[in-house]
Amino acid sequence: MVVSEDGNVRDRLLRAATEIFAHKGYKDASTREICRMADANGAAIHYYFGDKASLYREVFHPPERLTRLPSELTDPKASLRAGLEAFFRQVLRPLTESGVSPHLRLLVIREEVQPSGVLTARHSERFRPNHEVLCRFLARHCSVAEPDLAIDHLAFSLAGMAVILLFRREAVDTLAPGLLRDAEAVEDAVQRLTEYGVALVGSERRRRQSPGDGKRGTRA
Amino acid sequence: MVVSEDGNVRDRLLRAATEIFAHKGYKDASTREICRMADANGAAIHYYFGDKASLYREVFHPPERLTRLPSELTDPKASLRAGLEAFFRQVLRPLTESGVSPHLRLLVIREEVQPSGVLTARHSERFRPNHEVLCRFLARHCSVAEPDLAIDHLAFSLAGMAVILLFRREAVDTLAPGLLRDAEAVEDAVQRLTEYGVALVGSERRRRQSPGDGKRGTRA
DNA sequence: ACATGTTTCAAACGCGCGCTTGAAACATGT
DNA sequence: ACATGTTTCAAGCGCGCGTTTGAAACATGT
Repeated sequence: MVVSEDGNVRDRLLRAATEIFAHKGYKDASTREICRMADANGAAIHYYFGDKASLYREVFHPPERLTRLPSELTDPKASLRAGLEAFFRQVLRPLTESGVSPHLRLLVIREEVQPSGVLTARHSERFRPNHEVLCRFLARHCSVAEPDLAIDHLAFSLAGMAVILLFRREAVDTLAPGLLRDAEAVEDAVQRLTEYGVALVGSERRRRQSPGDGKRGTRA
Repeated sequence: MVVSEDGNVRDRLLRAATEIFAHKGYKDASTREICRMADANGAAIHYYFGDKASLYREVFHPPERLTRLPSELTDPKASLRAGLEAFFRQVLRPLTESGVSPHLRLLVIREEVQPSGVLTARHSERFRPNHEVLCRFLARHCSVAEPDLAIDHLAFSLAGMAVILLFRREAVDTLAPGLLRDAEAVEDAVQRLTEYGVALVGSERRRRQSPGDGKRGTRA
């Protein structure tokens, strides 16, 4: 697959890098492979960006809407179900769409769960609050004032259910071929995940209301 | 950390390789690093095992009890809660214990969700049925005769909740320090995961009993 | 046409990787 | 003491990686 033909070398490099970084991660991606896909000479990365890390940082300039969680999570009027459905649909979107922005979405998620270590603090700040947004959303729907360790864990559980489909695609396709076959199947998965998420939050809510539970696990 | 001092070179290499392969995966582990930890010469791997892949295959000889899911999952008399609790406790065990066998457990789980590609079919067969065991357990407790795509998805969701704690430890410790602080905290996590798992299965069970749901998603 | 600045290119550098080599060090049996 | 087989070692091989280089190709303004 070559993304050449249109655009200048710099843009082609950015597009190819986005796709390859997103699918392989920073370390496993090779500059030679990126140049091959962009139909560019190896020295072009040095000429336009300086080095591999700078290219990565340049790629990692997603428009704000790609780094922020869906508005349903911050809207106090949104229902639990609506928030979770929007969350899972956004996370799984790279599985169905193609083009640059889905790759960028994938890259953002990958950076969040598997930091490359080459981003600047300025960059990192963009997605660090996402965990907090999700936690506050969950706390609100658990009738909890301040997120604690259990809410953190709840957030990781929701994320874990989603990212195993994104980043363990090979294992998923081997053990359950068809689970992510087409857009329709992915939408089914989103619906199931939403249902599961509602059940998880309901469980946590119930766990807190049940008496005789030592209040262990405050944050930090 | 050096594991030398006791045991011959071969054993020290096996121990060091187990630990490093488990924590970094096959590709990211380097034979030089393994030899350094084992206090052995680089040529020792070739002398005792032949090459890196053969060393990995030699390491991947976990006793049967480490590759098989806990007996509660196959026992028809075991409750849903007991099965899930045993499952999560086994998966999270490498987070608290230290020594060779927890590393081996971690390696087995890693191989299952992120196949190295260097195992023989003989080796792979050992853990491939695990997904099926989990699915049959879940199907039983959903009152479903044969696992289908939704049961597959349920299994991945349970696995996802667990493995994000295992293999994204850095992100977890950054965003929620203390969640896996000590054995007590991990046991709390096991209890929460069990509760979440029960809720997930309950949700799937309910989803199936509700009417007017086109029977989409048969396996294969 | 010429000079100037920009972009592209083949070639190679240093590095760490998995792996190999041939000899030195060691152990063992007679 | 000697010969034989086993284990260890420093050195280096080829390879792919990220990166650098200096010049060729191209575009542009006068």
